[in-house]
Amino acid sequence: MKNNIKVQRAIKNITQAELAEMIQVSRQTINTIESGKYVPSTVLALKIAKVFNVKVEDIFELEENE
Amino acid sequence: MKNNIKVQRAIKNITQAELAEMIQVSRQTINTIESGKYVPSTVLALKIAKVFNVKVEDIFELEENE
DNA sequence: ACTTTTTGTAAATTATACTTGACATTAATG
DNA sequence: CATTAATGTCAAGTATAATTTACAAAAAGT
Repeated sequence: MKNNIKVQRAIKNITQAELAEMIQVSRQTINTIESGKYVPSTVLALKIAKVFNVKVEDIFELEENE
Repeated sequence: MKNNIKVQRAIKNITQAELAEMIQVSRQTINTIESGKYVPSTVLALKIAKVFNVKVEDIFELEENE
């Protein structure tokens, strides 16, 4: 699954640490999600989308094989 | 986290087993997600939303404490 | 009433999300 | 160049998602 959290952060000028604090997770969680190391829960996806005022689909995208 | 999968299924007239097969998970996974027993991954949420031609936010909703 | 389909649930196991702490690397600033 | 901020990554542990098998209960159909 792809995501564009880095771009969304750049638009809002937010660091990984700041985003992490906003949605109450560790900075590493944001870092690993952003780098595609693992797929977040729907709760986190909804919270992240909420922070950026976009839909979940605007941030997370399924790949071909998924 | 709340969800309205049951309603979405009713609209499309799809059983839990059928939905499960469509997105390649077990029927129990659909059942437990639908009954709110656990929160699905974002991959599953995206797939479910795709089946019903709606956004993730149209199916899954954060609660107050989340 | 009987049969079949659908749904609910439980226990055990496996896979993976998430945390914490720590350190290395890179980017930005003085 | 030196310092600080930001990001990348690793390892170990905890929490929880997801699977399988199996059975019970409820709903729907004949």
